[in-house]
Amino acid sequence: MVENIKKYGGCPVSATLKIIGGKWKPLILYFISVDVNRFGQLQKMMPGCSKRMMTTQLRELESDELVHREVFAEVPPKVIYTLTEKGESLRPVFRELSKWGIKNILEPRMSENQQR
Amino acid sequence: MVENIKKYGGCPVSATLKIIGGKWKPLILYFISVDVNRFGQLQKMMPGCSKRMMTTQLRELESDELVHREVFAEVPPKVIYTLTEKGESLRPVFRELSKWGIKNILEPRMSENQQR
DNA sequence: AATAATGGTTACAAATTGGTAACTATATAA
DNA sequence: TTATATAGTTACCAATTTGTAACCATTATT
Repeated sequence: MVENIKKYGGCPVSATLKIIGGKWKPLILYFISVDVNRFGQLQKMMPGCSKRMMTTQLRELESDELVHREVFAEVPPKVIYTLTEKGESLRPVFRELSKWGIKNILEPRMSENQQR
Repeated sequence: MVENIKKYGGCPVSATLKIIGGKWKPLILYFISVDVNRFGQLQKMMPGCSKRMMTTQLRELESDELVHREVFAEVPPKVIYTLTEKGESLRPVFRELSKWGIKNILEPRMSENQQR
């Protein structure tokens, strides 16, 4: 990997994490991928994420071209978020992250609690 | 994935990112994996990472059981860091993160610069 | 004329993270 | 006796991130 760092002038893993590592980004990307695609719907699914956070995370995902934002000229406003191709291409990455997390964090956490 | 979130009480992707997402953690894990395993050596490889940061990141990796810290009773002090099995098991995760980062961030960044 | 619905924006405060530089310990070598 | 090497720790300050709550625009409905 050192060759990659030299070749490209940076660590590819850190570069990816910088883009997808926002506090709510994985969850937002996931929900959009299953067609929870409106601002208000996303908020209902993630009550811990404030309106302000939701907007900034979505704007960053948009400027990194992982999601597309489509505004309809209606009142009350209607906005729909969809994954771009670049966003879709994260699937295998998320699959690995998810597999590892279930096995090494969530499952152990569960069996801990079952002990008592 | 919503089933996983409900089943395990949390998002497995976010859980993993919380552990490996520290500013210097991917790089530290990588260098340890190729036997750059002493504190001072790691510092030389990562001049942008302050001593203080290096210690806190290493301590967190240790408490998350991704690295093992072995202290030798010598003067001057000698400490060697190695990957645990849990740390090793991140390889496929990092492979995907790296592949995606090269293709979608580093390569585009390079060809941009070549244009002029 | 007031209210609801949607998707925000803005100002301010609080919390978290990170940088800098000085300090520590101790055996060995000069 | 003083300097060197290694692996830190600590205090203090600056920067970044995040939360809270109030505000906005517009059309349709009551």
